[in-house]
Amino acid sequence: MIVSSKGRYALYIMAELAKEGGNSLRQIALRQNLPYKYAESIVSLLVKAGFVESRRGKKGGYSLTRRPEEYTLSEILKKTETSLAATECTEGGEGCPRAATCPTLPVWRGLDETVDAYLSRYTLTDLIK
Amino acid sequence: MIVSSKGRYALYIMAELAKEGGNSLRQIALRQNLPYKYAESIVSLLVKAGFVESRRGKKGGYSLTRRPEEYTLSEILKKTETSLAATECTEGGEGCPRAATCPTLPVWRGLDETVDAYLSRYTLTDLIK
DNA sequence: TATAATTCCTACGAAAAAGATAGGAATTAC
DNA sequence: GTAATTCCTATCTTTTTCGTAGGAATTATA
Repeated sequence: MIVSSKGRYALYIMAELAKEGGNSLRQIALRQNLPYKYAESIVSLLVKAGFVESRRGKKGGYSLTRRPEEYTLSEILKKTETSLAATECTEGGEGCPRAATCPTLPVWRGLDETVDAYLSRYTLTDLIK
Repeated sequence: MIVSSKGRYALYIMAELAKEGGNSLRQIALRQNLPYKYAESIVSLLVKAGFVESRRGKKGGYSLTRRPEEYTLSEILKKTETSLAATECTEGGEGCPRAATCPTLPVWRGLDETVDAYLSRYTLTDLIK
């Protein structure tokens, strides 16, 4: 699974915010039929990433910090998914002992690039028209 | 994660078989440093898929049923991974209630196609040269 | 000033998937 | 008969996914 529910819900939330209207998370979760508390944890990632800004208190809510066409799906998913890497081999960190000679490693790197290129071709506006 | 250790190990095993030589799984697991019992469960998938044939008993082992250039990585991974689908949305089965109007569904279908096309460009011979 | 609606924060929990391990039966070369 | 192999079924551990729970802090407004 490349994209889990966390990333998919993030896109639903971002798309709702792109539409303007009642932007309290409660309303968004109701409209999109998302578990509210789960949605809260996801939107906090979006705030931390700087994709969204919040206004607290009554009449508070969330809003985008850029225009919808300025968000690619790739960057949203990168900040919300645990990992978009094709394999463990291309996640940063450990550094496989086979790396120097492994014949599959270049394949995985190429796959990562292919997925990223594909997801970079779509923006939020593609989700709201 | 698109490709888990199960699929990666399957490729290592297939690549070893493509090389000719001592083709008992014990030897392959040793050479590739794979957990032997786990490798057994993987090779059984390869046999069931018809990619590999087995000879039992002493001096037994496994061998490919086609030439290496006739296996794409895509088809090997499809038979060994639990799922190559980009999201739950494009795995067969349930049928999401949003499907008819969901703006992201076409994106996931396209992602599946992109990944499949990429993995179909490589064959076993790309792993052994 | 009280109230209601919101965001924010931390911790916990249940279910599924990933990544194996265990034990032994069946087959076959020598 | 023995050793090396494939084959079969069941079990187990760890990690990740997908949430839930409870409440504190903030703010508009009546």
